[in-house]
Amino acid sequence: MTRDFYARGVLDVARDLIGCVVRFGSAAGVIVETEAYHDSEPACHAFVGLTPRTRILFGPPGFSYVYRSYGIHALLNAVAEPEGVGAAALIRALQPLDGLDRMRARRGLHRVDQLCSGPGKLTQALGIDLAQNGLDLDSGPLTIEPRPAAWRDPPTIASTRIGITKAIELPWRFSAAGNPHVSRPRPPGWPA
DNA sequence: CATGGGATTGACT
DNA sequence: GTCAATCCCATGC
Repeated sequence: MTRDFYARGVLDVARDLIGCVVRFGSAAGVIVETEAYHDSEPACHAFVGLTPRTRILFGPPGFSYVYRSYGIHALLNAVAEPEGVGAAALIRALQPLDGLDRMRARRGLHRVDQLCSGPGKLTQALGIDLAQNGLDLDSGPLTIEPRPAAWRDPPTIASTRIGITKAIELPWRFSAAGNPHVSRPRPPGWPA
């Protein structure tokens, strides 16, 4: 995806990332769940303003923001909105596409729907760590590619974000409707 | 320099 | 359902 894609509002970016492909090394997956974060609301790391940590968030769009969560997991974001605005889309779940065996080895699991069904799971499956913070997502080695033909205009559900304590009411979580790789808990009204 | 709080996960009752 | 693991970073003294 080129720079213009990410320079738009973070809600549009998060929604339109559904169906795009994350690729790192031999592993790749289709994005089936995202969340939007913006410096105007307190759940966003950039809410505190410009610090060493948030420098990437306020920088130019189209770069990766990877941080450690709960001391254990690396979480992957795509920086959005023009430079000077601190915003990013959190990649929360993938449908595995390439490199399944490598993912299984890294995750220590076999079932496909357990490989990338969470923000910490997918980074582990792809081998993404803090070393991948601040990379240009259009030039590699970590890339986000346009939707495959089968993923044109995927039905998408908006719901409230997961695992946060502030601004919990904002419906800024986006999920591919009915996709088995979306993380738990599932949004209200999830298709049977 | 010390402290407190997580954009989670997996194991266990 | 509960709970611990574990570390980076922002803040305050």
